[in-house]
Amino acid sequence: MAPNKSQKLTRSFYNRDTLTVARELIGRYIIYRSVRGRLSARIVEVEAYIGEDDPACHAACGPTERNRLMYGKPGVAYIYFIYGMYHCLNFVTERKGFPAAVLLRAAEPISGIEIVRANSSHGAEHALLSGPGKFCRGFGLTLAQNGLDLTGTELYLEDRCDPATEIGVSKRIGIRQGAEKLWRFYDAKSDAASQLGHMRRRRV
DNA sequence: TGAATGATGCGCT
DNA sequence: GCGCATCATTCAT
Repeated sequence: MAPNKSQKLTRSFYNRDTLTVARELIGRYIIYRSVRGRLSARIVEVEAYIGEDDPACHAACGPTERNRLMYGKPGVAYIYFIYGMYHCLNFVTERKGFPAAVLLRAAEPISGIEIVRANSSHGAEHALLSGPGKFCRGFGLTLAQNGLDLTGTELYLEDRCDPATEIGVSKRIGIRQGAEKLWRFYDAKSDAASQLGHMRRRRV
C-alpha cells in the first residue's frame, strides 16, 4: 500500500457541532507555511466557544466588527489581539450565521522547531507552544493572518491524526462568565497541555 | 508550590 | 474608562 499522503481537513469537518470538532482536533497536525519556513505542531489542548448564549464567547453581545468572522463560514482562522501583547488563534465552526469557534490553547512542536524557538526566545521544547498566546508567538501568527481560509495552502490542519490515549475534559481557563461549562479538551498525557492544580505532574 | 501582580493596547458599554 | 479566551515575574508560605 502506498504511504498515505496527508490530506487537508475540509470545510465539512468544521461545519459541525463545535464540541465534536473540538474533541476531534486533539492529536491533529496544524501546518503553517510562514515566510520563514514550514511549521507544524500536534494539537493537544483546545476550548469551545459557542453562540450568543455562551457568555464567554466573543459573540455574546451580538455581531461586531471584531467578531464578525465567527458569524461567517466555517473553516476560517479567527485571530484576535488580547491583553495588549498576545494573539489567540481560533478555528471557526458551524454553519454560516451561527457564531462559534474552537480556541487553540496548546500544541507540541513537530517541525520548524528552530523557527518556533527563535520566535519564542527561550524555554523547554514542550513548553514553547503551551498556551494560546505562546502558540501564536511561536508560530508568528498575528492579525495579519486573521481571516485565512483553512482550506487554503498557507494555514491548515491535516487529516492525519496522532490520537491521544486519554482525552481530558475540564472547565475553560481564564474566563469569568460561563466558567462552569466543561468545554476544554486536552491530551491528558501531553507535557504541552497545561495541567490544573492537583493534576500537575511531578518533575523528572 | 502557589498566589499576586505588572505589562500593555484595544474593543466595547 | 473598564475589562480582557495571557504570560512571566515577584512574593509569600
